[in-house]
Amino acid sequence: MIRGIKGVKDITPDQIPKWTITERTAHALSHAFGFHEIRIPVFEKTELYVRSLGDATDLVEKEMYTFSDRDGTSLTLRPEGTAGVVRAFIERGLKAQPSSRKLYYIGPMFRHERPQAGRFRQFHQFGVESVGNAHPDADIEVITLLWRYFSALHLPGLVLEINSLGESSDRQEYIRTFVSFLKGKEPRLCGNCQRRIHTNPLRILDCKVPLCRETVKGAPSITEFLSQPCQQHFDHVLRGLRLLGIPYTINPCLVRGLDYYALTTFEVSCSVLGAQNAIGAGGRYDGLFQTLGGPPTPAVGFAIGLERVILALPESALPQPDPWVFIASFGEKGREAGLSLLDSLRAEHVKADTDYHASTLKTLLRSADRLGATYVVILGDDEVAGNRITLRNMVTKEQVTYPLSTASAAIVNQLR
RNA sequence: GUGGGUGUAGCUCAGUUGGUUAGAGCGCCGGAUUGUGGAUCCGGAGGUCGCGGGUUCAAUUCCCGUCACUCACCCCA
Repeated sequence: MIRGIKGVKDITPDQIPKWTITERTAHALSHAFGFHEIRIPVFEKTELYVRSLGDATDLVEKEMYTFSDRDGTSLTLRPEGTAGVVRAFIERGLKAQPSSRKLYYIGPMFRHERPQAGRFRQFHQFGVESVGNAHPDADIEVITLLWRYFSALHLPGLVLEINSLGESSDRQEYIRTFVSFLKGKEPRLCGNCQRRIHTNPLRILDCKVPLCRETVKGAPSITEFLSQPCQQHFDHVLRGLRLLGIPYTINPCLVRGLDYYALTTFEVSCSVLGAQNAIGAGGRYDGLFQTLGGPPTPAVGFAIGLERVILALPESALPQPDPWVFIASFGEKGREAGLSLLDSLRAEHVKADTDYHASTLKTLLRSADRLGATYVVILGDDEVAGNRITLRNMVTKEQVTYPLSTASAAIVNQLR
């Protein structure tokens, strides 16, 4: 037997209701907030991700699905969505279209990691990118959409953490101070962090190794290094969140794993998820456009892991399935009449189905019950002879009869 | 990449101190006389006991290896 790939899951029909509601809610709320869908390729030139994510990040160093095209070009399955959206934005001149500055996407991402609860090699993200607006109101809008999305799905145990990384000049000064603070303390850091001092010092801040947490305790906070405009930007965002009643916690150690972030960063975690509890995260990335050869363009966005949303999704978030009709037709004449009734209901886009295997009323009804039919049309030779059908409500067991000739219209009416 | 746990029916799991035809519940299929589902009762199908090797008269059981799944670390959504 050929098996599927490790960490790559099938989404079977029984799970589809959960996916449908999470995706529908993403589309509906994005539209409500004035965002427009964009569909970008699932693979790009490797260089795009290396340049935008940073070559010292774990994602680029060891988690990308990279392969050679026939001409030798290195290609990579997208590990996240922002880089591709920014590339498309620059390449397609979307700046010229006012309706294309607030974008969202839903689709699969690929990372070569060891799978565990809430982590897969192919997973799905819903993300938004608000491009071209440096005003903190844009940050507020994006965070609000993130929070309202989770609220709409009734996800339990959520915490929003927020931080400001400052502009790159602030950050560089902070990093210098932080690194000199760490000088001499190297033995009191984990091996990973000793390496990070040179590659990515900020990540030491949110290292979970107890030794590192202890060592970093007395370190200066990045908040003290924010320039006046950065501080105002951050304060404006926080004020907006309070105004909208969105609860947050400031976490000065919150550092994103990707290089392109600056200023506002945020992360929502969910307590019911287990070890991989980050369910959505994002921030501002004003420098990325230039990194990718575009004009200076401010932008802010987030990405949500849909598998994690679905893990946390309560049953109560699932909508009632649409009512539908099972056609229980039997006998030679009955089957014939059933066939055409089935077809006319379907032509009206009413869900109608039957079981060709069952041939007696008893087995037909049992089949209808197991399939969860709301109504059953009983249509045997007797009904055909009397030019009528019986419509049975499977919950109340009430039965009413309609003339066969107008049955389709009557049923359509009943279901709507 | 590192560590732990688990591999027996479609699913959830028993089990054998090594011994004949390996079990249960759920699910599935069928039946309980005439054209009315869910409950109950009865019956049925379905298993190379993950794979390979070793020890043994005999291995699903003990040993070794391997693969898969899973949880956790790292990191991330």
